[in-house]
Amino acid sequence: MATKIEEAARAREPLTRERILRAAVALADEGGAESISMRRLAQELGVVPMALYKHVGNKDELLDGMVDVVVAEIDAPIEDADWKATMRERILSARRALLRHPWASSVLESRGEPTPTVIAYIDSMMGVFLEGGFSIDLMHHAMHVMGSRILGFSQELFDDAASMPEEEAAEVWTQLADVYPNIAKLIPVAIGTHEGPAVGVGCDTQFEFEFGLDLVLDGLERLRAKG
Amino acid sequence: MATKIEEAARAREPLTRERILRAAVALADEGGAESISMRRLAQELGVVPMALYKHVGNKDELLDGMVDVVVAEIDAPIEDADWKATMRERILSARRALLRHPWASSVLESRGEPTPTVIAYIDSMMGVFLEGGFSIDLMHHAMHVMGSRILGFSQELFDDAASMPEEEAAEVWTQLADVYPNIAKLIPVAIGTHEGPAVGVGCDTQFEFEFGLDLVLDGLERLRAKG
DNA sequence: ACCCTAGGGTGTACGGCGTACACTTGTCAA
DNA sequence: TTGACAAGTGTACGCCGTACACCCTAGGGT
Repeated sequence: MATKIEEAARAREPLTRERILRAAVALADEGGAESISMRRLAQELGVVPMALYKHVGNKDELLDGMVDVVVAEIDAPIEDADWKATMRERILSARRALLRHPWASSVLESRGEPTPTVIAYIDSMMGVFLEGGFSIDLMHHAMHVMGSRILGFSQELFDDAASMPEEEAAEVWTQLADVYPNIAKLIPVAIGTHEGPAVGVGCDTQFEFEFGLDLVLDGLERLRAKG
Repeated sequence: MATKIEEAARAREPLTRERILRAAVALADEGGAESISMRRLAQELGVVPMALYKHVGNKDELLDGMVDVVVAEIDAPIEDADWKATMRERILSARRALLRHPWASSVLESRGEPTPTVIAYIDSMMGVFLEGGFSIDLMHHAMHVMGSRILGFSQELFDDAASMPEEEAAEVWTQLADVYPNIAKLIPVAIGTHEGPAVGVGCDTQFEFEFGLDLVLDGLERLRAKG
C-alpha cells in the first residue's frame, strides 16, 4: 500500500527533459552556478543521478539547455523603430533576463560552442544591424565590438564590493589610499553625494551598463552614417 | 647511495612558491586551464599533492598567483604620450601577455576578488585617465565601459570556429543559410576576398580587438573633450 | 654531545564530482 | 502471453580538493 502511494507520488510527474531543465534553473537561481551538479539536481527531483542521463546526455548538454531557457525569456525585437532603439531595447531585455538568473552569464561565458538557440538570437541581432543600413563588413565588426553586451552583460573587473558595511568600507579604503590612490578617489564621490543607489565603493550597475551600451551604439551609428 | 642521489636530485631545487607558480603557468600554457589540478601539478614537480599546501594555501590562491605572474608581464605605461596612446599601448601589451598564456583570460574571469597585483594595475590605468584630463566621474564610467578590455581581452560570442577545413565549413554554412541567414552572409566576405588571416568563418581577431578598442577610446575622448 | 623544536614533505582518508555499464521494472504491441 | 523497449536503479571507477596525523631532517640552545 505505502509503496503504491510512493510510486504514485513519484510517477505523478514523470521525469522529462523540460522538468529537469526547470528544476536545474530553479536550483541555480537559488544556489548559484556552482550548486548545479548532476547528483544534487537528481536529489532535488527525488531520483537517482543516472536517471537524468536518459534525458540530457551529459552535464554540458544540461548547461546548454539551461542557457536556452534563459535566452528564450528575451523579448522579441520591437518593430517600427530605428536600429539603435531596437538593439538597445532588446539588449536591455536580455539584461533583465540575466538579472533574473544571475548564474546565467557565468555559465554562458564558460560554454564553448553556443547552442542553436543562442546562434539564432545572434543571427537575429545581426539582422537588426543589416536592416539598419550596416554593410556586412561593418555589421561583422559591430558584432565583435558588442561582444557579450549583445547578450545583456559585460564582464566587470570587480563584482560590486558590496556586503561590507558602508562606513567600514570607507575606512578601509581611506587606509589604502596611498597604495591605490586612484581607486580611493572614487570613495568621496559615492560617500559624499550619498544619494541614489551609489553607496560605498558600489555603483549604479544599471546606469553603468546603459552608459557603456550607449557609448558603443553611438560609436557604431557614427561609423554607419559615414558609410 | 642511490637514495642519496635521488634525494640530492630532489633537493637540488627545493619546493618554493615561485617554483610552484612557474610550473603551474607552464602546465597551463601547454595543457590549457582545465589541466591545472593540484594533483597533476604536484606530479609535474615530482612531489606529493599535499606538499603544495605548505606553500600556497589552496587552489584559489594558486590561481591568483598564476594570474599575478601573467599580469606582471604587462609592460609599464609608456611616457610622454597622450592618455589615449598610453592606454592603447598598455592594453595591447596586456593582450600580448594574454595571448602568450591563453588560459589566463578564463582564469581571470572566474576569479571573484582581484588580487592586489590586479588592483594595482587597475589603479594605474585609472591614473592614466585622470592625468589625461578625465573627471573622477567620467573616469569611473570609463573603467566600466572598458570592462575586461582594460586587461587585454574581450569575451567573444563564438570562439573562432576554426579546426574545420575551410571548404567544408563553407559548405556547412551555405546549407544552414536559411536558418541563420545573416551569419551566412559573413561567409562570402571571408571566402570571397580570401586573403589575410580571414579564412572560413574565422576572422582577424587582432583587427577586431583593435577596432573595438579604438571605437571605445574615441567615444571616451569625445566625452572628455565635451567635459 | 645532546635534545628540542619547527617546518617541509608524506600517506591515508573523506566526501564530492561526472558518468560507464549492467540490472530491474513497468508498459504496451503483437 | 510474450517480448521488446524505454525509464529508472545500483554499483563502480577514476578524478578532484584538502583535512589530519605522521615522519624526517636541519638548526639552535643547553
